[in-house]
Amino acid sequence: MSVNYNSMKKNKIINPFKPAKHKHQDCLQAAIKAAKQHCDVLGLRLTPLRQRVLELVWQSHEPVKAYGILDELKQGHSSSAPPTVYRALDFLQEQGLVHKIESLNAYVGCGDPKEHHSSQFFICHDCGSVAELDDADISGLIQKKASHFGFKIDNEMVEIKGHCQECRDSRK
Amino acid sequence: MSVNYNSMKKNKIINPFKPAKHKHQDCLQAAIKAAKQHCDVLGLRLTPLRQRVLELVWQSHEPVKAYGILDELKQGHSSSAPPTVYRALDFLQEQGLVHKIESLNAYVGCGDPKEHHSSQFFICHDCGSVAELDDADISGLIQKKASHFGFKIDNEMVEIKGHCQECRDSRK
DNA sequence: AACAATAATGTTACATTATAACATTACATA
DNA sequence: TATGTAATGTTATAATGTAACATTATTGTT
Repeated sequence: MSVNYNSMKKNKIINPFKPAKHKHQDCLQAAIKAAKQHCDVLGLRLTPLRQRVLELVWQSHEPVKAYGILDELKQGHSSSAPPTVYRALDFLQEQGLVHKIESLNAYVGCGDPKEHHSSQFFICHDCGSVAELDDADISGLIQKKASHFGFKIDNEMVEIKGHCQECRDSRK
Repeated sequence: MSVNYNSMKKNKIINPFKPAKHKHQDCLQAAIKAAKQHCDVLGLRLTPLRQRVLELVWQSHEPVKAYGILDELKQGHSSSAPPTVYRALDFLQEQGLVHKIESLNAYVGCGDPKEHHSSQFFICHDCGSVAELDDADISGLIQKKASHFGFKIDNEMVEIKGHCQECRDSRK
């Protein structure tokens, strides 16, 4: 019996649900640090503007709207306009530092920019928080199913809505 | 060894990729017929406006934009405005006759309104066509993974972009 | 240091997608 | 036929996103 080594990919928890009370300052700092390092290594410029937008995206684990970012950005940077935000978000998305949640038209930070990975998002209807997986089983199964009808995948979007453990517990 | 009968759900192809040349009139007619029957059974009103919007969504297997529908609707129904279209789409979506592709802000017809089902959409970047599965394996795996961290799913959005068999063949 | 080329940001305008709110008309049924 | 409800009409505006061109900052080269 053979083992398919190609399929021996890891299932990762990119970003788990965090307790309502956690030291979020640490999440933010870790994200900025990772972003700086990522850009450093690749010779990319995490300009003050881009960093500020990234910080605003990371103000919580809830997806943030572009125009929400714009409102906050304006407070310290009066020349901001929609393109200011969308360009920064484009850059951050290209670098895997931010993902767009298509079903919400909103953006979340990603703590693992180093490598391209699959993403599965779980969005809690109660607290609004998002968890992100890079689950090779899910991604692999979808690819397998696609291959059955000759479909070659470029990009997978998986956005799951429901209720996280903590919110379910607190409703009892 | 036990068998989990709960998981014995069927994997369905709700809407496969169709050959570029197929008798699309048949798809359209079947969809309208199914919609009429669906509404009949439930005592819902598939008004001329709603039926017309459904027909416009079914003009092809490519997702259609709301304002595209509006433009076409106006040609035979000059009083149409955005709410005209969005209301009809809301009704059709509630009945499972139409799905929204979130990543495209566009709408596709569904040939299987009878029961609520999971949906996995496969969108070809070349021809623009969409295929829809109701795959219990994918849906089940996602639910299983979610249960590992206590997440209770309300709704799954799976939208896969890539290249369909026919388009891949014709590019060789 | 001066220059040119490129990247990033500023600025204005507008395109696209969607909804709120209230008026009117059509339909179901008592 | 009256009456309540559902559907549609109508106007206005909110929310999301992009095009196009000007200006400024940065990088790499003489």
